[in-house]
Amino acid sequence: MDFVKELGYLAIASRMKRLTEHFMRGGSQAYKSLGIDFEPRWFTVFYLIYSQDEPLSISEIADSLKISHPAVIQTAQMLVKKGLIKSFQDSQDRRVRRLVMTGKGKELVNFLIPIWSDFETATVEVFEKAGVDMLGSIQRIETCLDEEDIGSRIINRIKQRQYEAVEILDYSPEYKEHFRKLNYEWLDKYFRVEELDKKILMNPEKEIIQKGGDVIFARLRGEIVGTAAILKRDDESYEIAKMAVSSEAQGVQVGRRLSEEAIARVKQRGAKELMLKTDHRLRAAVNLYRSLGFKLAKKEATADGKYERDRFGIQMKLDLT
Amino acid sequence: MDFVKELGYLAIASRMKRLTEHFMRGGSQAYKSLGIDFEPRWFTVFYLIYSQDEPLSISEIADSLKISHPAVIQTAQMLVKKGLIKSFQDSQDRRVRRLVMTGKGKELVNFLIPIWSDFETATVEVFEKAGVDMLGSIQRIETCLDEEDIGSRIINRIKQRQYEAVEILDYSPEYKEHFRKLNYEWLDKYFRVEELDKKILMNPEKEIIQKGGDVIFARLRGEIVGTAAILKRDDESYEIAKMAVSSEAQGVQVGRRLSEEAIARVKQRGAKELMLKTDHRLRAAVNLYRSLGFKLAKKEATADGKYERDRFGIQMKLDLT
DNA sequence: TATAATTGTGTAAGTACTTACATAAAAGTC
DNA sequence: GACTTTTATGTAAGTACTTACACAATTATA
Repeated sequence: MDFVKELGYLAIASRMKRLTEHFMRGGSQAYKSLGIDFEPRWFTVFYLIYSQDEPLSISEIADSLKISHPAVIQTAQMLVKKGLIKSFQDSQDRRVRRLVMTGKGKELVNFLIPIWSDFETATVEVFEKAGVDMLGSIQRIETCLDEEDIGSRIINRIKQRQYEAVEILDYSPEYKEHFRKLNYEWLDKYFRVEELDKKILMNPEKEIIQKGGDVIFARLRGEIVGTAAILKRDDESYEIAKMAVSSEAQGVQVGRRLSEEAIARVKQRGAKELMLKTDHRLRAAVNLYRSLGFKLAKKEATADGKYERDRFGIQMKLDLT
Repeated sequence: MDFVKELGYLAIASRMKRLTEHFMRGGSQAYKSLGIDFEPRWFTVFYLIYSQDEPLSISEIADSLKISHPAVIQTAQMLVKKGLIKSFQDSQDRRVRRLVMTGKGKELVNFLIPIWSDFETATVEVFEKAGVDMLGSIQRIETCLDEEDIGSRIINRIKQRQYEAVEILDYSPEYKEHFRKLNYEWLDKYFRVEELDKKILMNPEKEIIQKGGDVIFARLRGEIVGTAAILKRDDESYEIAKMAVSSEAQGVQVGRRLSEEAIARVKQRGAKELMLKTDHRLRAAVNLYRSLGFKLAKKEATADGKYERDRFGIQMKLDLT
């Protein structure tokens, strides 16, 4: 029974790791059977030092092999201990230490060259028998991953899925209490509920919708978890305000979904610009707005009065023209 | 500059390792971006425990994942520390400890299942874009390696090359001194040169060839490094004797090449059996003869007299019929 | 039914990496 | 020319494995 095999692509990395371990172990066995005190893991560092005409520094080796410099230092230490390489201080730059082959090292390379060729032939034989163009495959995979690494590919997929799980609802009196509660929760956490807040949050119909604005809600798996208001400033200018996402639904794209919906709605109404007020300390929010195209704007008074928290806040603006 | 890339198949294992590291790191990043305290390396153990109905023991997990049992113990320790699994002593067998999910663990699995699906989809996407059937490729490579692992493939190639580097030479008076010297060296090392040895080694023409036997030599890169005598016992029976390989050329298939040549020559002369005398302590030699088909034989007197060292020696026989 | 062999787990030590931090030298900048 | 920044190396600690060994419980065997 082989569970890693059963898991297919879910555990493909583990399976690839197992395979590379098999190759490393095989190399190690081969050296041992010949009575040679050498390990496959030293090969890249050792052979790079050998193949270069000029003595290489630690960091040059690390860069060429795309490994960390402590890894090079540690391998080099081992190779020095085995008498295969030695190091000397660079004459120009007293920080750098250059690595070169010793006589014993060169002798070993000459002895190993035909053996390395056997390593290569045996490896190629396996891939050929399996009908796998491993070199080409890895090359193409690396090219793909150069475009976008697997980490951000996964993260983007997760975000996409989260985004799609959010439903946008139009204003309806039955959600009125959610509008108030979500905003109170948020204000209590970061600022305080001011009189102007109370007035608006208690009467969204009168204070927002009847003034040409809008209120929207976000539903996630049946629960209302976020809300946002669109305030009309004039025919060409709107403001996003009273955006609140419940603490349990932070970081699952609810804010993004609400903001994009707000942008879409004001665009449809022929707005030329959309602005909002926030705070430097709300990093996640500012990053979200920036990623949507909002730019930091010079502070100006808003259409609907003044809040105490605005004194230290910032304003951002999205140009819709 | 990427030296590992430049090396092609010589460093394919390093390159595959780098790729799997990229995948592991990507997974780790994804968990971190979601604020989940979980590592891709725990996945196989964790998911195996989850997916099995019956609680699994340490060694069952190790077997299923084809990793060492301490690896399982260490991962399990971590998972216990994180509160995701717990262990209890088996009621039947007091040696075994069984691992099961905790409530927290099950909760995490439910949360992670859609995320793992994103992992899988992102991975498959990369392979598809690269046009690589990675699962099939690895499967076929593993099948190949099940037949013969990469270690023995490499070792066999090396031996084959060494074997082919050995040249067999017919007897010629100019090599007579090599016959003596190689055998003296060998006898001095393991036994002592007896009177009968001296007689034969000084006069191979008279003592071996004129009696219907043969003497052959092995040349490696221009140097005579080995020799063997074929003694005629009767028309159907021959003996390999006075086989010696210089200490510098041990383990490079010279003995095998000489033995195979001897077998071929006596076969051609219509021999029904070929025997030889050796010693249990000469492990490498005994293994070589065994691999060529020689079987341990009941001790009997030989055609050409007695040596002191025979008292504790063994005899082996190859049936040529 | 003793005794030997096998099995399951645990521990220690080693390896080959990593990240994080420290420090000295060099290079850039005002 | 005095600073800040960058670069090169080194060190420490952590991780995820491995092999080797120890030991107790179980199973096989004489």
